[in-house]
Amino acid sequence: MIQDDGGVTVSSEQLARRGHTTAAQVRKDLSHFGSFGKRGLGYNVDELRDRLRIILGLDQVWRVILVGAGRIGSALFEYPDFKRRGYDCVAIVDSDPEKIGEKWGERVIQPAEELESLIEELGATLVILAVPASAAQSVAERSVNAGVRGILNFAPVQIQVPEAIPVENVNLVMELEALSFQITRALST
Amino acid sequence: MIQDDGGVTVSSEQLARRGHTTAAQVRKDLSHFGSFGKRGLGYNVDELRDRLRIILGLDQVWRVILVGAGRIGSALFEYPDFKRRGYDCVAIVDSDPEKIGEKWGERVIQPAEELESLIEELGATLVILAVPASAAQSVAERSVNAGVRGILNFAPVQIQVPEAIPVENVNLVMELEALSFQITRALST
DNA sequence: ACTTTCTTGTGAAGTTTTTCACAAGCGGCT
DNA sequence: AGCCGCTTGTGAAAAACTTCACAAGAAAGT
Repeated sequence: MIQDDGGVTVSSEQLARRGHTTAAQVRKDLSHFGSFGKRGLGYNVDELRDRLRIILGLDQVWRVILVGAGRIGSALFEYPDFKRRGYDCVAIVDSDPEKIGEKWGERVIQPAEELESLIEELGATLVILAVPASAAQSVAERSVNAGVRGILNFAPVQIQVPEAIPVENVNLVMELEALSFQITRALST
Repeated sequence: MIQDDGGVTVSSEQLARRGHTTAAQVRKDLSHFGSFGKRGLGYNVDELRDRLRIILGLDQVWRVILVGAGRIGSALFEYPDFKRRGYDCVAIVDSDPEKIGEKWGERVIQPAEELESLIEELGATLVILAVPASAAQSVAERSVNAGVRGILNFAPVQIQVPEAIPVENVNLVMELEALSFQITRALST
């Protein structure tokens, strides 16, 4: 676990326990991106971290636009890990005239009509949709047309975008429903 | 799509398009819980909804305790769909003495030490962890010991609980990393 | 140098999930 | 009634994923 060169290592077994999976699984996954473990020793933690950063595309800053300055938007914006992990919120937009002009930290909330021009001018790659379900599809389409590459969707609706644009959905109610389903199933078996 | 008895139906094909999956998949999934479609016609929407409610265990109210009255907790608490979909937040607890006693709607924030007794007294089945990563494991263990059946975890850490207790993780940064991974991979292929 | 103890990387085997494909059933039309 | 256009439910085939198992390499002790 401690190499004589001072490097700390970790085995697939240890990673598996932490990640709630199996050692074989960890090795298969990692080997898919090259072989950087040492037999009899494990993986050098520093090297592993660096490699994963590159594999995950975290060796760059992602410019993000937050659409929707409600409670969810605010919770995200204040989330300390957000900036630290390489995500830079380059703009906030909202459709509520009351909110436009309001300052969140360094950022001023901008009108929703500016979405496309902001994406283009600021070179934003990701959009966070923290808007009501009714607005989500249209904002998604506008964002994709303006050149966004991925969408994090908090609206409780399935949005339709081209195959090539990845969408991650975060939906509180669906997560709760997944729990209630699992609990209910466990009871009836 | 419209039956002569007034019932509206939907085909596996239509469901698939909306749900971003395939018709065969929809039929397999549904047939797993019995066969309630009509050949040549599809699924009766009302019946489908009722069946799904039962399958998902939504034909009851789930009593939920919110642990952590920070920004995420507040965003969840105010989420309109929360109560409407059958989740009743029966208590809010926090460890910050400043917050204890504060009122959110009808609920008064209670001290974290009360967690176990609240779970037992109120018969809570689910716990939402909206606490810092450092506190998550301990709160999870206490909740499970007090009889909670499932956990929705917003803390950016993998919590360890008995196999029988389902855990759903919601982690903003991981969702963003999933996006950045997909975008990065798409570029290198 | 040899042995022991670890641990990786990976084919092969095993398992699960997804897709295919089609008989069988339903409703409407003639 | 008979035919036609649809759509389900489901075995069987295919694909994807996971686990097994082990040769080969690495360090540490003797």
